[in-house]
Amino acid sequence: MERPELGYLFDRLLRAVIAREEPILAAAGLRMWDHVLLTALARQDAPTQAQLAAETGRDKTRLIGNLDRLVELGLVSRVPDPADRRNRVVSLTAEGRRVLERCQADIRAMERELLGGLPAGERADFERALVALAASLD
Amino acid sequence: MERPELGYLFDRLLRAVIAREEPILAAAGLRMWDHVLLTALARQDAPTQAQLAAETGRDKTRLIGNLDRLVELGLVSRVPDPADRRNRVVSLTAEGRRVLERCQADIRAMERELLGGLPAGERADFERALVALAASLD
DNA sequence: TATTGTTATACTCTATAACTATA
DNA sequence: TATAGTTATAGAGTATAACAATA
Repeated sequence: MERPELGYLFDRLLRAVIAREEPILAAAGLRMWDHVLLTALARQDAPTQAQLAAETGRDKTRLIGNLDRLVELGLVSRVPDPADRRNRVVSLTAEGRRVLERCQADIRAMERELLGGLPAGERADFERALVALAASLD
Repeated sequence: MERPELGYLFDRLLRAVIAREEPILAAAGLRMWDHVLLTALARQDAPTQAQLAAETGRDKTRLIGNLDRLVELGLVSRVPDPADRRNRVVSLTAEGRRVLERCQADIRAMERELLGGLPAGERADFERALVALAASLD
């Protein structure tokens, strides 16, 4: 019994996640890329925009508009590095962290429901395998 | 211990699959959408282009250029339905089926290697969970 | 009139290259 | 000169609406 190709399966699952996640983010005034950036910045400040772009896989030129908006919303600060004023240090504001954490809580709930399609016993195994597989790509 | 979000994990895995699959398809002169269409047509002929578009998630207007090219390559036939000449029946040619099956064999090999990152015992469970989860979305 | 396939248009996202400011 | 950030331009992919043929 042949299963569908991985590309088909991952594509369907990713689309399902995105479809459920976008309304959550929209309720906070965010789009997907905003969420990616906030999540990366929650781990640590970005010493340069180029590094933030590399970390998140965002094009460095498209990053700019996102940051403009996030700064406008008061979720992110972008200040020149005194040591080298070509660089701009990007970091979360307290409000940015609050908004992110609220979104993350809603996303966790959404994910629990999505994975509810799996028998309870298999869910933890599946999640572990998913993380291991993603880690094996590096 | 928190795991990354599902969106992040599925995105990484899908990109990894695409990166490994595109060279395989390119070697056969195909792009990703061509492969999606050939795969759908391998299951059964499409009685109308609109139905093929709906099945594959392709926009019906963008489908046209793909079919033009696949017909040009001799992989697909597109003939008016005598019963209702508004419709065009789309089906695989023998050559189309040959090309598809060669790609599928290479893709299976690529997938085995990709999933090799998982301990052997967990792989079958992971694949089953993946299929079950995708099926639960309908 | 309604539907299939097609074409044309505009909109979004992305990639490339030029520009500025700092070093 | 080299690098970080920015801006401008063009390209690919997509969605929307109008059009032609058939029913």
